Amino acid sequence: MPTATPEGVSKAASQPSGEAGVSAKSKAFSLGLLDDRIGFHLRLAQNASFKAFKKKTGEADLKPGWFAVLSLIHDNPGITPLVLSRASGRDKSTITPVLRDLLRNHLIERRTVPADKRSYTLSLTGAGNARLAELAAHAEAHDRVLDQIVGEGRPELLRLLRLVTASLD
Amino acid sequence: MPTATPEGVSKAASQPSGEAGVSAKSKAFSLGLLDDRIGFHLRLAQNASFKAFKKKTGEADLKPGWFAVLSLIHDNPGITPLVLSRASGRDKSTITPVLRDLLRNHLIERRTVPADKRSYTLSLTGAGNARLAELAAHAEAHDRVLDQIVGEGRPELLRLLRLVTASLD
DNA sequence: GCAAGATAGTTTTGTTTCAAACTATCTTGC
DNA sequence: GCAAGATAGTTTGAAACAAAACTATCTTGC
Repeated sequence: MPTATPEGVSKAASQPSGEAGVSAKSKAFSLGLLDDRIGFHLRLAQNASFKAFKKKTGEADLKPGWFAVLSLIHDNPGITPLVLSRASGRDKSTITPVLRDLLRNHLIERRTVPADKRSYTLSLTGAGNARLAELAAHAEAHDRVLDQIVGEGRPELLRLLRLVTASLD
Repeated sequence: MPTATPEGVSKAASQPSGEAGVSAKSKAFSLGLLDDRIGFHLRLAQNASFKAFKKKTGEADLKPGWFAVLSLIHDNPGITPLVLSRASGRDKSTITPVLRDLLRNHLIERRTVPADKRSYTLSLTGAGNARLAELAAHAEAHDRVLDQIVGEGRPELLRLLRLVTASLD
């Protein structure tokens, strides 16, 4: 029998708790047990952050998924798709369609590697650099908003997030 | 002209930096500009956390997506689908198939509301409580792993994540 | 009370993602 | 060298999700 038996836990639903008191949104519910879970709040925060970023880039007709890839190619010219997938934290199979998109728009270039015919290296074109600058401006504006929200806590937040990522394989 | 011009930024790719020094994984790349972005690390951490949780529940043939919904219904008996979607941070349209699944498995019950024929209230069945207990055990084990990773930083991390979620609408 | 708009839930469509299967190439053991 | 296994990239299948369109009901203004 597991340690956690929801039946045995007091309802905790009497008053909507766990409110940070910042947003003006009144909530007609209690997060209950969930309110104490790092995993759950990680998802909520990531979700909120991504949605805000997507809204900003969407207005400028830019794909948010392009940003990380373009940025990583910029900072690692000659990177290969597999390394790129690991750097961006996504499965390698999801990189293929992104690269196809970027190639079709002439934002990146492929170069074959004589030493390994299975792979190829990537670099940004002039247009790719320009597009990255555009996206980077949005990303920076977005991160400034986040900075303002977390304030002094920024270094600690970054430290903890990096720690979680690095520790979970 | 945007403030951020990638061309004007020093490569920063000389040495793979931004390593938390915990994982044994050697990385052959630099995160570059991305390494300083809260949004990016939020995504990496959430992704790593969810993947670990999914692996645990997957072994026991449990759907990770069910957990938040069952938990919220448990702590808010009589909650409606729309409120449930807001509480779990997902679009209302994504709740429908989850509830259909849970209903088919007799884990939850619907009850019509005389005051509003469009809506209905939700509550857990006995089997639902049992299944929740099972999932909660996995979630707790997962959060204990996260606790061990973040250590003393746990309250601050939770505070900052809640702050981000609450502030971004 | 009735038309106009708002709201709850569902359906549909499109995007994003992971994971497994597959092909082609590379590496290793012997 | 050559077979056996590893690895890089792609394709395919399935799951999860958001957003818009839709239906049914409710609320509001007058």
